[in-house]
Amino acid sequence: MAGDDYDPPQRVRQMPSWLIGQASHRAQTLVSEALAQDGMRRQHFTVLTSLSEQGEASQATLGRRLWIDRSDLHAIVSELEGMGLIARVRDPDDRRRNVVTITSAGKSTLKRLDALIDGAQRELVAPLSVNERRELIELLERLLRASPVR
Amino acid sequence: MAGDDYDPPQRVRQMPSWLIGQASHRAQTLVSEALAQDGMRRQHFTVLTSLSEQGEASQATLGRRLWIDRSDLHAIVSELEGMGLIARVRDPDDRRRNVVTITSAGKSTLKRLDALIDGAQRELVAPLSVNERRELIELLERLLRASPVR
DNA sequence: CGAATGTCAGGTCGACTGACATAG
DNA sequence: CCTATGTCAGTCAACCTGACATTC
Repeated sequence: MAGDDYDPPQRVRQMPSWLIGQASHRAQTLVSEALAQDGMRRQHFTVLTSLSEQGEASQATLGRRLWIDRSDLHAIVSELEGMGLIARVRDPDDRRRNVVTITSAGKSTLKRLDALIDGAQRELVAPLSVNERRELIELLERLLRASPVR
Repeated sequence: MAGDDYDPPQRVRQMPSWLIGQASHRAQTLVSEALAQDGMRRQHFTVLTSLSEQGEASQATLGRRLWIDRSDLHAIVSELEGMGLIARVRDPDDRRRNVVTITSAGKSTLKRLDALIDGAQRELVAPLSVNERRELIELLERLLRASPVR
C-alpha cells in the first residue's frame, strides 16, 4: 500500500486507544513475522512457554492460565502435537482431562523461538532509550493492573 | 470465563509486545462496546471522522488516508451509505472515482459517537494520573514515529 | 499501452458462541 | 442432577490477496 498519503484525522491520532492500537499492530507484526520463520504463531509460543515455565496442565487449566478459549486451544494443542512438540495423554485420575506436556523437541524448538522473540522485542523498543522502555512498561502495567478481569 | 486462574508465564508477561497487546485488547473492547451502543464499528467512526475533519474524498484516497484496504473500505462505505450517514456519487471529472461526503445525518451521528468515544478513552486511562497519561502518549508516539511506514 | 479505481471472492488470525457426548 | 472437559461447527472484526471491468 502507498504510505505517502497516510494521514488520519487529528481527532483519531490523539486517542490513546488509537496510539495503543497502532503500537500493538506493529508489535504483533514483528512477533508474528519472527515466529513465522519457524512456522509458528503467537499462541503456539505462549503455550510452549507456559508448559516449560509452569509445567504440565490439562487443556482447560492451560486455557484459563493463558486466557485462550477452550475451542481455540484445542486447535493449537492439536497442531503442536502434530509437530511432536507436546504430548497429550488422558489423565487416569480424571478421564475427562488431557494432560499436556512439553517434549524435548518442544524444548529445543522453544529455545529457537525465544531468540526470535527477543529479536522482535528489541526491534519494537529500539526507538526508546533504556529508561524510556522501563517507563513504558511501568505505565502499561499500571494501566492493566486496574482492569476488571484478566 | 473464570479469571481466577489467569496466570500467564513471567516470560510472556515481561514482553513489551505482550503488555502493549493486552492494553490494546482492553482499549479495543472499550471502544467497540461504546460504539456498539449506536450500532457502529471502529472503522465506521474513523471514516466519519475523516470526512468531517478532512473533507470529502474518493474511496481510494480515503483508504490511503486511513490505511484501510480498498476492499474493506468498500464494505464500510456501503454500510454507511445504507444508514444515510454518507453520500457516494460518481465524480464527473474522473468517472472511476466515487466521491464520498458526510451527510447532515452523519454529522449528528458523529456527535453522539464522539461522546461515546470520549467516555471510552477516559475509562481506558482512568488508572493513570494526568502526567502519566501525557508520558504514555509521548512514549507511544516516539515508538511509532520510528516505524518504517504508517 | 500501462496505471488507477471500484468491486467481488476469498483467506488468515485471534476472539468468541453454542452445542453435545463423556466423565466427574 | 449439575458441572467440567474436550470437541466440533460456526460467527465476527480487522487485515490482506488476487482478480476483473471500467476509466484515465
